[in-house]
Amino acid sequence: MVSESPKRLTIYDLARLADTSPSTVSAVLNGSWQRRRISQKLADKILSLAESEGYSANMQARALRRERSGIIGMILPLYDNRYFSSIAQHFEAQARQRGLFAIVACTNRDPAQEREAARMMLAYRVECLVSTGATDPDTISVMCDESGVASINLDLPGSKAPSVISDNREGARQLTNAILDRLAGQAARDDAILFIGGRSEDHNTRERIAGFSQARAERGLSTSEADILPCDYAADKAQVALEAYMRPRSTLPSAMFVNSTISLEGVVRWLQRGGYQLDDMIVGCFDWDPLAAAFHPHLIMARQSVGEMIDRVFEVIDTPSPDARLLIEVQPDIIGV
Amino acid sequence: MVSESPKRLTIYDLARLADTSPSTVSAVLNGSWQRRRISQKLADKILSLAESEGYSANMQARALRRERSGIIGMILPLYDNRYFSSIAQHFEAQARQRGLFAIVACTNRDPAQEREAARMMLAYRVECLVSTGATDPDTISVMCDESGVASINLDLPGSKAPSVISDNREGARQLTNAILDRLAGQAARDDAILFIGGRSEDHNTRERIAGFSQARAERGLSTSEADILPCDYAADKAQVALEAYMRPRSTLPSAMFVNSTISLEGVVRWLQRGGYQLDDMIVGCFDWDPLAAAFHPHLIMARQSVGEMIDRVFEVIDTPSPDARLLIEVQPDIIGV
DNA sequence: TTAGCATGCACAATCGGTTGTGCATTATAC
DNA sequence: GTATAATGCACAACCGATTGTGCATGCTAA
Repeated sequence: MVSESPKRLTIYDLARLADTSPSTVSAVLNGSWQRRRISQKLADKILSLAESEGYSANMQARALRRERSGIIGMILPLYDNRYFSSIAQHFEAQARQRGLFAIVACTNRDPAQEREAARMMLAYRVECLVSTGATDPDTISVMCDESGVASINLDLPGSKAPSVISDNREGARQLTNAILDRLAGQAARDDAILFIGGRSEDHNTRERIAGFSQARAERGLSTSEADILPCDYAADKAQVALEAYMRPRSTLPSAMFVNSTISLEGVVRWLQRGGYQLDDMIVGCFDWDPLAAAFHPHLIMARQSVGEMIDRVFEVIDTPSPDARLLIEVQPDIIGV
Repeated sequence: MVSESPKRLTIYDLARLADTSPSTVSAVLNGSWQRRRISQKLADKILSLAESEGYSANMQARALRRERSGIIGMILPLYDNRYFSSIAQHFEAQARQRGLFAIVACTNRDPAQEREAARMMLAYRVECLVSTGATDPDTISVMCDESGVASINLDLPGSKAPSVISDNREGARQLTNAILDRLAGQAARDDAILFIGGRSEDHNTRERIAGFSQARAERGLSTSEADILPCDYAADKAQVALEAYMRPRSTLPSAMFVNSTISLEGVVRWLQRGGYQLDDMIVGCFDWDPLAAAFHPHLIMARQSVGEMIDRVFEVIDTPSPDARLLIEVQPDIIGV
């Protein structure tokens, strides 16, 4: 890092150039000059000088004095996925719109990395921290509380800060219904559906399983434990789990509920190896990927409403609720029916 | 934003608690205490106090005084794509490893947003700025130069700062070769290949077209201008361009060179509408997407070596080159052959 | 016994803004 | 022509760290 800065311009430099005081320059540049009764003439002079000299305020100094960093933070399991990257993108856009600077850190679904990232963000004095899909959101909330910083959970709920999540149960119910509708339209061998992917420990997976079972129950179908495979979020895990599931069986399930695009990747790989095609089954996927949709128009997908979720997050930030357990659920859209 | 901070702990508080001076506390906490001959005993006392009280240094104050923010910035066209999101993820991991805090901003391939993001990052006194896939990298470089901040171009080259990019020409040549090899193995109708996607203005697309033509020329094949459709990066654009291309024709091209996964999405959508399958052609795609790979094992893809590119970026940061026009090209991998 | 050095720490200036306060000067009121 | 108010700006303290410098005290050596 070769920062042999040719000394950046400060308000002191501008004050000298404009033959005025630093405090006046500061007031003019941060917009408080009318309140401080600086003359229009002097303000113009300072502004044009700042412009021509390429002045840029030192945000660290400003943050220090104002005790407001202007930074808002987010921790994210990973970028490399359409859902999470879309979250990051919307978050950044909304933050910018509010004059906030967004900082996002990936924490790989690792509680230690989550804490470490939160610690760094708090050290940089973020004004608010959003923990997305955190494995341990409550610890983050406590850390934020101790620093007097607001925190919000996104995607996975916590009990110590407001949470904005998808309505996983209802989404899963609708996705399952869509699968069952299509099954009913075809002469299917049976109406068993294999549920695969996700973590049995996480709230979303549990809710989705509940919605899945509920949709079946509403049609008088029971759900067997053996048909539920929450084998974690990873393509390989899904591939291995499916392999094991299929070993004693000779025919493909009629349908599958795949609990994430990453699990879908494993499922598709397994199918390819066995010479099967995705079209040999009816497949619903909880999560959305545009390339998958293009490749496979019959694939039913629950697309989480990322834009709306981020909007809700900022609403909570703007008008903080006294209720730390506030839970906001956003409906996903069912695509491909 | 409700930052009614219950006053965070400072070195002054710790000094009072430890019955010592702020400068001593500072030295102990930032590791310079041995050099300043602080006794082990006092250091231990301060450290355990800081730990138990949950002290966290104010990075704005540190940055102000040290004139080093500890922040490194990156601008990115968008997150929502496997290539760019992977870049962000590797960048962040490498930055963290060096004790730097990474800040990434999306600029939507818009020069104005690129400048604005760069301005903000410079205001936050980033120590270095990486412009990824910037439409106007040289302006960013100039802005950084004026602030005495190092800048580096990634993915698309610039002329005023070192650049790390894929070897697009060679990658395209290899990808085209792989397509031609497969064409040779089949009784293809002809050996024309449709090149679709990308921007004719951008360096990468031009290089890829050059590599494409070169591979063909090496086999004695000429390339017709009509078979090159740089219709921009967007699924819809590719779909529309393909539609127009096919209108006067009755048969699919034997093969396609698709210049990004986003263009691939448009191509696949057009094929679906026409009742075609991707397997009806031989398809090579410059870029990689794991879901696409899973869905379509015969798809040939050039996967850019993101990890290696980021490594090169940090090498340039660590040992700055006197040559602002330094161009480092990294070989992509050809997948699916 | 005292000069000389090492040890252990505190002081105060500083980074670049922000903001409460105060003081001239001019304008208005009576 | 004087009292009062408005105008226009400068001063200085402060945010929380970092760091050059200096001063006691204790120890060693002559």
